[in-house]
Amino acid sequence: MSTETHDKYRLILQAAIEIISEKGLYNTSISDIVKKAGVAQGTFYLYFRSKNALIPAIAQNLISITMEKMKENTNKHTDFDGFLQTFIEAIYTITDEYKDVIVLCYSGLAIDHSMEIWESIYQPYYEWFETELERGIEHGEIIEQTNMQWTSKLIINLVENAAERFYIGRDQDMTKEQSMTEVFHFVRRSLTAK
Amino acid sequence: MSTETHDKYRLILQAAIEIISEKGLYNTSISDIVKKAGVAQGTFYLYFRSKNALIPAIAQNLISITMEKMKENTNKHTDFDGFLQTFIEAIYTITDEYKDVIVLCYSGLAIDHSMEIWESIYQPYYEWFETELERGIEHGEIIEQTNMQWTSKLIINLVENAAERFYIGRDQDMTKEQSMTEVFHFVRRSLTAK
Amino acid sequence: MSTETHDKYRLILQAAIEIISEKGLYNTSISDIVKKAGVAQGTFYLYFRSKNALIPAIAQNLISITMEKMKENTNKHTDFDGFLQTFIEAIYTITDEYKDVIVLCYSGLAIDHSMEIWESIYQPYYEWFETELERGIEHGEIIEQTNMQWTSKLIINLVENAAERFYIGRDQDMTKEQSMTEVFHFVRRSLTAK
Amino acid sequence: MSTETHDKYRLILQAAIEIISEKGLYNTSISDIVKKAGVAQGTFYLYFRSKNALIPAIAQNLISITMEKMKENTNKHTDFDGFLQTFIEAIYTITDEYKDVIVLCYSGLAIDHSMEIWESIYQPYYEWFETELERGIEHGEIIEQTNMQWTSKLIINLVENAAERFYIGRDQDMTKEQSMTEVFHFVRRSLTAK
DNA sequence: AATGAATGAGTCTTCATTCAT
DNA sequence: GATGAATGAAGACTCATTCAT
Repeated sequence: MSTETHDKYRLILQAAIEIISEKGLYNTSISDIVKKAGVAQGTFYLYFRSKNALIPAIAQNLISITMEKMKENTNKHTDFDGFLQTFIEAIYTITDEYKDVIVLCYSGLAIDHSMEIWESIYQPYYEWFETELERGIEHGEIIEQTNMQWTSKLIINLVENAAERFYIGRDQDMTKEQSMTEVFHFVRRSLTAK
Repeated sequence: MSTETHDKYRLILQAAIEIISEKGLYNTSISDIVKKAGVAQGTFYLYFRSKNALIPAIAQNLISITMEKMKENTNKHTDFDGFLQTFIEAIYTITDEYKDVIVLCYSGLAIDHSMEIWESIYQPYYEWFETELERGIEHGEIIEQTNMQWTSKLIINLVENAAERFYIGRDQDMTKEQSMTEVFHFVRRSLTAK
Repeated sequence: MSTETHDKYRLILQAAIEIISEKGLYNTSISDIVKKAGVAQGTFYLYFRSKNALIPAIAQNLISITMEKMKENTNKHTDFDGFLQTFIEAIYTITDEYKDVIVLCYSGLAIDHSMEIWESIYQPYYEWFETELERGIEHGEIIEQTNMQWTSKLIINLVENAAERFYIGRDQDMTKEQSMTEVFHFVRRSLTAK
Repeated sequence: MSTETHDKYRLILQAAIEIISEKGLYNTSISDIVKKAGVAQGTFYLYFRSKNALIPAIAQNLISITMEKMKENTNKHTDFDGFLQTFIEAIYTITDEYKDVIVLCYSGLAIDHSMEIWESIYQPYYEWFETELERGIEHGEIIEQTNMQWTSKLIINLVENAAERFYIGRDQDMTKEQSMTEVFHFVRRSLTAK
């Protein structure tokens, strides 16, 4: 049955995320994963071509979760400042919760020299942010940008970096709030200055 | 004599950088490295505790090269705008040249969950940039910042990200010059806006 | 099917006993064993956790064989003297046949500091001898002993030692028969004297 | 200087005994030994042909110590009973103190299939015991034996076994005193019965 | 005699993947 | 679709030994 089938896929993916997050990609064996998922060794290969094929699936999963949370949190704001603040807050929260998965995606994709996959998975995310930027421009809250998509990417990366530096790089000589405020002002100044 | 000794270390490190850059950390065997370095298998372990111990050494090496090039290129400028432009240009150039090494550092450190090592290696780099920022403030070219070091980190990461997206993420729907110009203005606006 | 499965275990164990007996534990590689057993390298690890895990299995096997032969040979005797003579004869025969396995068990267990495993494997053997001793006492052939089990252990070890000295230590300035006779009388005197 | 020279030999031997006793022969590297001895790697090979060449030296050393202690303790006795009691006591004490060295000798010699070396090292020990036995016979304390040397070996092995079972095999369901008493009576009965 | 850097052969063990049931 | 026993290639690492100084 298709539900049955999909169950095994999710079971394996979920187990993989949990174990790999904890132990890292190369310290995790297929055997670990199937044991946790409660399926047989061979079953893994019915759903994933290889061990490496897990990574894009995990990355995809992460972005899906991120976008879901993002839309949920930011849709109550009408002004750009409020949106930006909530956006930053959400990124910090997600980074905290999923730091291990984020790290595994970085390393997993880097290993294969397949960083460009990362970009393609991010695409809808960038587009969503671009729409929000455009709304800010229409409302006259921020200035016209030369290249909307590029600016979107820049800002998303900027905020993610700050959050990662805070949670993953353990660069915590500021509080979370101070760190977020700095990012907020940095971006805001850039978006509003003539 | 002491040169002899140091030679083996350099020989191995250089071979490691070249091969790992090309094939990735986990597709490279110690055997590959020592063969290229022209030393015996066991000699590797006289200089590195393990295969993973290579990564911090490689990262360190990368930062050293980066800072050297950076100082060399930027010291002819007296105004901040000129400095920033040269700085961005240098980052793009270095990223292009060392993209494989950069990727291997990311993935290598991520594998071990030792991203904080990255931060500690970056420390002198951050400090150098901070000094440049301060000079810009003294000259009245940019506005006072709440947290100098934090801003330094933010900007360095911002520029590196843009360059990495351009060269590693293959996000090349702009030219290199357009990309650099965007970054320049984004940063400049943020640093000069009241 | 279940025979199939058990076959691999037996195949590996048998090959291991033969090769290790001949070449010693540390001159034998897993590769040697699996080649002789006709299974794949990895298959070894499905049945034994490590190379060292072979030793207790081999020791167990040796004791099983020993007890089997022992019971077979001694059960025709009703008087203790006859039993003791046959017992000694059997030990000499087994020691001769399995001297290499005996040596490998000693050294193998000693390496791990796990000599106590040896004792636990011997337990049923000691108990069996104790029963025979008790029968001798009931029949009035030998005198009451303070500690039956302890005496059993002492005698078994005594006889084994003599046999090992004869076959392994190559201390052959007596014939096998003389050696056995000496042991017989030594033990008998001790068991019958008031 | 010859003292100098001999110093290094003793330094290495002593270090070897200590480390190998603790970690076992195959978990100890030459590197461990020379580090503890405070000499250079190459120096080891000036005094020992190979790693395995250590074992006979260690065994020899153990027997020397044993005989020394033995003579020291037993020479105050004139009757055989007193001698035997002291002998047993001494064996138990030495076994306790040197159990690790004993184990390493067993395993070390067994590995090479060179158990006969053990016998040759024991030779003077056997002879010394034989002399004591003869004295007992002259004094009419024990009966004439068919084969003096063989009986000596048997008894030494018997007592050592009991002690080893007590200290190494951890077969301690009797106290040390009970164990020793049993051995004493067992041997005494056998030596005095007609 | 003493050193210790260099060697490189040797081996255990892991693990992704296959395939007969 | 599901299983899991079997495979065997691959590789990190150890360590006894050598030798130029």
